[in-house]
Amino acid sequence: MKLSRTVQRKVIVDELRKLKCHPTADELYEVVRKRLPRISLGTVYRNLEVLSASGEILRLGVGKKQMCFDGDTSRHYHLVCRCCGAVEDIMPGDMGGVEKELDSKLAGRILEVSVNFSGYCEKCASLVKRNAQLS
Amino acid sequence: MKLSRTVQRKVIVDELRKLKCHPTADELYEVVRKRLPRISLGTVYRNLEVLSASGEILRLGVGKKQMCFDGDTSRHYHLVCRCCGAVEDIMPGDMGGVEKELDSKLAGRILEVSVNFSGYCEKCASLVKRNAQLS
DNA sequence: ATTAATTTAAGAATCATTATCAAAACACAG
DNA sequence: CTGTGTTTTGATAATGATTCTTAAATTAAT
Repeated sequence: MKLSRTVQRKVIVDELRKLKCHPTADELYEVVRKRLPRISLGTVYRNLEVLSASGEILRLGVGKKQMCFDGDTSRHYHLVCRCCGAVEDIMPGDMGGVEKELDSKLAGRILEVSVNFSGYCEKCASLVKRNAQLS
Repeated sequence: MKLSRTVQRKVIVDELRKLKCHPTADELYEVVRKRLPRISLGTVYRNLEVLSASGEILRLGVGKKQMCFDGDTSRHYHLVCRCCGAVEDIMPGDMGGVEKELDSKLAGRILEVSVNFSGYCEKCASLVKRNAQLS
């Protein structure tokens, strides 16, 4: 699928870049509507989707629609795969001195149990690498 | 509101602790249903809510129902406030050598733009601290 | 300009989550 | 234990964010 350059798409990116906050789709919709009063909310959603897929903008959060839970409240982290959505545990031992530095830099404001990373799980990371070599 | 110890609540915690994955509410519902066939999905949701509020279990993700977006794709991080939901930028400069260490530990699998922390924003952190002193 | 592919607007549909409410389970004082 | 007030449950309805559908409009590539 080729990406066309439409007025709507351009305004959406443009307004999102201008904002210093991290708006939800409908918040951005309200902003964009000032320039394009006839744009629909669906168009905003559709474009945020393709734009984040292509890397032009960021989508924050775990990337899954559903919330998920963990019964293990001991100190550990999570890597949420951007590709397949898998949630992988990262144990403190895997992280060297990162924790101590985070603690000192953010002065205890980080909840020990809820640091979430987003990236690729091992399986998808190798898939991505393989695809990169092919193209 | 006092927390009663109900069979349902105990089984929910118990099964969640036994699972090594990070289930969604309905996935956990299916597991719990094997022990309590008459439990309702609403009960699972309600309990996951109060249990994560009391710290007995973890709720993964940004904690907001809505997805949010960022037009700035430069390398930076986000702190999502567990208390008010505010999303705060954390710039690489604020983090000392943390990034380099993360890069080496996770071998480039972390997407540079999407590391999300969860904790308290400055405002809520001071509120929490104040409340702690009062009690 | 012609034509094929993509995108749009509007609204309907989906589906995760939350709210409602009467009945059941629980806590606790006596 | 037993009554009484509180909390929780199950069933279901309601909500609300997101996705889907469709015909018409726009865009890209001849």
